[in-house]
Formats: sequence, C-alpha cells, structure tokens
Amino acid sequence: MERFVTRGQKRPGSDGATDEAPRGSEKKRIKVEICDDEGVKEEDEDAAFEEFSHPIPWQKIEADGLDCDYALLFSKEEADHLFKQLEEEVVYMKGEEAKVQVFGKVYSIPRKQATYGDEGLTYTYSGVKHSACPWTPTLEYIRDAVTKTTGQTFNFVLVNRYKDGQDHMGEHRDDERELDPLCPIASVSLGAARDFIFRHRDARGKQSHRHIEPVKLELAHGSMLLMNPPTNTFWYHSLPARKKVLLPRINLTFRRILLDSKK
DNA sequence: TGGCTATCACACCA
DNA sequence: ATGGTGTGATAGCC
Repeated sequence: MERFVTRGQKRPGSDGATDEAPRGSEKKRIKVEICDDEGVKEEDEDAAFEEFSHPIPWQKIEADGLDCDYALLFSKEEADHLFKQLEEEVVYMKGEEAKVQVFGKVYSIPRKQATYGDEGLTYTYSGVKHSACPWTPTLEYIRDAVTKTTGQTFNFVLVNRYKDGQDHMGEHRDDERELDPLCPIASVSLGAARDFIFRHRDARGKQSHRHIEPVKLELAHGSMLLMNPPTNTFWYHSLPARKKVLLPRINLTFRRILLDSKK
C-alpha cells in the first residue's frame, strides 16, 4: 500500500503568532511519503523537542528506528548566493581519487566529491582514504549556521555535486566506524531539488523478513535534513537518478569524525 | 569475515 | 510501444 501524506500543516488551534516558536510548533509543508503495512500513523510531532537557539519550523520524520528533522535553513536568495559561492570555492576530486571499485571493476563515481574539515582529518570511502581540505569561508559559514540551529558541532563535511538528474548515489549507510555514533549527520541541500529515499536494512533483498516500506522525501533548495541516531544504523539512503532534473545540486553532509586513535 | 559499491538486465507502469 | 523508474544479481577487495 502506498499513500502520499502531507504532514506538518499548521496545527488547528495554534495561534501561530509567536516569533519564538519552539522547535516543532509550526510546520512548513513538505511532501513526505510514509508507507506502512497498516497505513500511516500520525504522531504528535510536538512530543519531540530540543532547545535550539534559532526558531525554525521543523518537520519531524519518524519510522521504526528512523529519526530525522527537516527544515528550510536558508531563504531562496541566500541559498542562491551560497550555491554560487560553492561553485567557485569547492575543488572536487578527479582522476583516480574519483574512482571506486565495485565487484572487482573500477568505475568513476556518478557525481563529484570533495572533503573538507579540521586539519588532519581523514575519511574512508569505499576503501579509499581521503584527507580533508581546510575549510573554505562559505563552508564555515554554512557549518556555523547548522551549528546555531542544531546545537551540534561538526569537524568534517563531505561535498557531493550532482550535475543533473543522471548523477546519483546508490543505497548506502555512512561508515559507522569512523563516525561519532551519537552525533547526527546534517545534510544541507543547495540547487536542484532531488528525491531522497530511506530503506530499512531488514526490508532489502529478495526475501526480507520484514515488510517496512521506504520513506521518501524531496530535499529542497536551502533545506537541511538532520539524521539522528540510530537512523544510520537501521536505514540505508539513496539519491536515485531522475532524468527530468536538468540542473545541478550540491549536497553538504556535516559529520563528526572520530579522531583516528581507534578503529 | 562479511558487507560494501555501481552498473546492468529486466519487470512494471502509465 | 516507449521511456522512466525500481529491484536484484553480480563476486573481489579490505
């Protein structure tokens, strides 16, 4: 069974007049598709709250073992500006660095990637160790904006650039060995809106024991998706190809990498 | 040791 | 019929 659900409309009865809306008290509409054998259950989104310093309308996205928060972090004008700045500043991997080995065969990854972060940090992707470049001004600005709204600090960002709808990323989880398991991953989107799909690890494959429908959402220009633990443990995510998308998208995933003393 | 990663083939749908 | 999309098979490396 599949249903499209629009969640997060303004609560009936909320006066909606307060400037200092606590997190979750006022919602923007985004299209979230939550599918479930028994249909959709509406949760009280106000039940979840944390003290954030900036009042932003948050959208809670929850399923079994999945816990995300979605918000528009930047206005269109600011997001346009940031996108342009990143197009000038970010230097992407090329050549051998942009290749990946899958089932013995070597491919160029279907997107461009770059890693930035605190000095000396490294990140392993598909068995290849990348060292982080020093932060650029725009990446620092966005990082700080994320920190202000989430209260979380980050020492690393993975930049993915999808030149159009043909560029994509296959289903995966982020490497848990290197990541601080208690720190959420903050995913900032700039440019073309793209579909984003979560699938539960027990609902993959031909004969999976559980029937858990995927959670699908669209990541808008200037948005931020916070993936809270334990989401990354149970849910794979992907950015599927979309032939109709003709414009580029830049995605920034801010993380906290453990200083590699232990692996 | 097992889980990862992209592509291809093919089924399904409108 | 056609094109876009979703799912499974693939089988080597660390």
